[in-house]
Amino acid sequence: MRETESAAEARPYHHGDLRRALIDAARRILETKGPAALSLRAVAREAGVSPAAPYHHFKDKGELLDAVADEGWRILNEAMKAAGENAPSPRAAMPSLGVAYVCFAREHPALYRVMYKRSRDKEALPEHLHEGEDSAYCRTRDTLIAAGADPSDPVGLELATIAAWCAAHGLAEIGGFQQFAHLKEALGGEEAFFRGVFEHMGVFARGLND
Amino acid sequence: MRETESAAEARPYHHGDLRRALIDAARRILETKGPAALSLRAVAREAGVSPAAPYHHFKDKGELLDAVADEGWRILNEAMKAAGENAPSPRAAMPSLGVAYVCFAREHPALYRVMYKRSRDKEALPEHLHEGEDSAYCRTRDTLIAAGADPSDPVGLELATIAAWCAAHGLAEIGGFQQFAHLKEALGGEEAFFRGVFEHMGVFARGLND
DNA sequence: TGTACATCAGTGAACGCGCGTTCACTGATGTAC
DNA sequence: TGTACATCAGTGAACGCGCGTTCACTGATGTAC
Repeated sequence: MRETESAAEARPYHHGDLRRALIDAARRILETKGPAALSLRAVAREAGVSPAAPYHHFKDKGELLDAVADEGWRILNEAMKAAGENAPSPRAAMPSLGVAYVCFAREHPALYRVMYKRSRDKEALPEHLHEGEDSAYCRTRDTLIAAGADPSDPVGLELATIAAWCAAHGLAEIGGFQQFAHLKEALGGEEAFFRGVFEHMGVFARGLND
Repeated sequence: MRETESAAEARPYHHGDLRRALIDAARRILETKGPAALSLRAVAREAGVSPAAPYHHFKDKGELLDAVADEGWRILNEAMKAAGENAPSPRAAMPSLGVAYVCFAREHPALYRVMYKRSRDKEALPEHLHEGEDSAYCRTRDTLIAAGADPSDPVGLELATIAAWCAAHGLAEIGGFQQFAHLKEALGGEEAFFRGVFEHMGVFARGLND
């Protein structure tokens, strides 16, 4: 077990980069045991360090969780950026962004839960997610414009961006329910299912069939 | 404090309906202190009963949480039913359903979190929510048809129903973020904001502006 | 280049806490005769 | 109608647990002279 973080050689008294190691340990715990197991003590244990050590790098447990969540948001941001750039056309970019979002959440369910829990507890999204040119929010909005949304209607644009975010978050949390397993099979995989849901978002809002 | 559940007169040794009282106590704790405070001991305390008493009515803490969550789903179901029946037209029913859903979640945020947490932990929605004529899921689907969705495309119909559910859940969890406060003000209230988001769901999916 | 010393980043034991659950118990209720 | 007794629904003390955090400490590092 201890070999995981530093291949067998005896760790020196000073760690080198314990802050980094703690965040990694936290993510490892999330992947293997889920959010309920993510205690400060467990993180210290996983990093092979005493329970008091983390306090030299984080004010308290909350600050560690924030660091973990923040890393999650950055990874998600990267994934969405790549999805947008690789999309074959501006119109295809929107669903691709959504699918990238949902796939991230489904691949890292525990991390995703921590990210959202921290945000909800603060009742605010991380600022770097919502502001700045390179933020996921702005990228979503710009993609909407590139796909044909009216850039002269700022409120409508913002509502549509939020709508997209809601759809992605909703699907991220709901998409794993057993009740939908048959649909994934029928459509040939999770990703196709996600894409299908996104493509039908318009149906219920307008009460129209395509 | 103790007066809350039975106005001052000394409670008899046998409670009468402790099961009911425990669920009510749990909901009171959720409303006032949030999900983090919802321990079995706290519920017993709030109901004015010893920590062991709940075990005569629930196998363990999980079973109590399930009962609380179940009550939440039933209330939500009623709210959506009422919203559907009161809608002025079939086309207006869909957004009304969505708004009713989101308003419920925003009025009972802690209860809503417990409901979803239990579902996610089981990776399944409650059956009575998804099956049966009077279930919220079926009502949503039927409302879609009434609003003009093609009833001869069962997969598309199901995808659209799921899309609606995702949108509602997403907005329920995201709608409270501070970042959107200015929009609520601009649109004249939370409900108008919710409606606006729902109405723009189609925009991002199709990459079109209305 | 060598040494005194301040600073930094760890240790490990301990704190108090609230939790879920179990246990032997007891008071109240209801039923059989 | 009265009584013995089984059953039910509570009590309250105790269990072991893991948690977040603090504390006095110590080993390692780096800097001033």
